[in-house]
Amino acid sequence: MVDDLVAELGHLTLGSRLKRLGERMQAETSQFIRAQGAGFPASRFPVLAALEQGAATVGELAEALGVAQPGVTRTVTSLADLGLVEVTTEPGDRRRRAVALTPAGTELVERARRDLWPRIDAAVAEACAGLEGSFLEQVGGLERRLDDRPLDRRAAEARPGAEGSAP
Amino acid sequence: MVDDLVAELGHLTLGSRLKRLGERMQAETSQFIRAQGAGFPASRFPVLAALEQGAATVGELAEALGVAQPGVTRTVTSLADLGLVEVTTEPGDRRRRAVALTPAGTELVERARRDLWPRIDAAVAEACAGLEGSFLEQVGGLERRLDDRPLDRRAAEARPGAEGSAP
DNA sequence: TGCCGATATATAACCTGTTATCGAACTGAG
DNA sequence: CTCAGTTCGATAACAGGTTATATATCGGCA
Repeated sequence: MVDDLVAELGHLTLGSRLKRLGERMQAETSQFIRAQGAGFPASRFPVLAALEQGAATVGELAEALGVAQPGVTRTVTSLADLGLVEVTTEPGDRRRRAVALTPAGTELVERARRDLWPRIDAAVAEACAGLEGSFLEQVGGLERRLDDRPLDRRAAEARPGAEGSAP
Repeated sequence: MVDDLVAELGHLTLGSRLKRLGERMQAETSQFIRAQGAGFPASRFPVLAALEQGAATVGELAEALGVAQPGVTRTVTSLADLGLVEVTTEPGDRRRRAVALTPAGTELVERARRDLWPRIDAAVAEACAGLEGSFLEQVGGLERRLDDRPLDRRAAEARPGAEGSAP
């Protein structure tokens, strides 16, 4: 039996490979933020980040984040259960639901922006830095780097500001 | 509201972005092979390709394909239901289950290798060809190219042999 | 005014990956 | 020989994405 058949199949299985790689990065990031005390996975953050710029409807969030609407509905429901966002029916158009950060949500986003995101950004940037070759080769390179040191370890050890005092 | 917040967040959301991109590529590939008459999604092919080199156990397949064992179990069950593989308990070690292509499975793999895979490989290779810049930029570039012409269209129009008479 | 198509969201079901756990079968130490 | 530990695979439950569909509301037009 071959070592890594999927890699060997090249472009044919790139989709599956990217999906796995993305899942792995999400999991490692969630691992890190859980270790930092947050009680929810990393996938919630994009919605929170979007809302920091002001309230938005479900559809607007889906558009801004580039995901399908049911995904946003699910995330928003979960964040509302945690008390981080508040959902209100818009008075003008009662089909629309406006989503806004609660004070607790705002506080959490501010803290994340200050303490968490820079480290995660730096960790991912570090893992991607200086990858070379074709796209396929860069994907392989990224996989190997994560094998070597996963994102949660990189984030824990990161000195943010070195690279990414990003969003 | 911003256009594409996830892209703007940079490395912070790369995991989610890769996952989405991979899912999209799988879906477009499945779209193409369904149009070509196959009755199952693209995600089954790696297992079939692996089995072309001979029978293997569930664990060996998981190892060779780099996926978790329950995923292989599920795919194998589905392929067995379709009559493409046959699963037998190994006489020596009755924990192990040997998976092998049936004649129908062999025939299908041979046809796919001849008619389908080269076109898919060529389509993906074409979409990835000449991407430039950092990994993040290449991901963005690939997303834009698929927006422009999805894989199923590329595969349908592909002249295999041009680039990829691959595995 | 009343109805009809369009739009916003919710819900359901599916896909394909994951981890955790369990039962069955093997293996080696005593 | 027996029993404890290990390994194999199946199963269950979860994650986060999707599509398809249902429901409610809006807006325009006869």
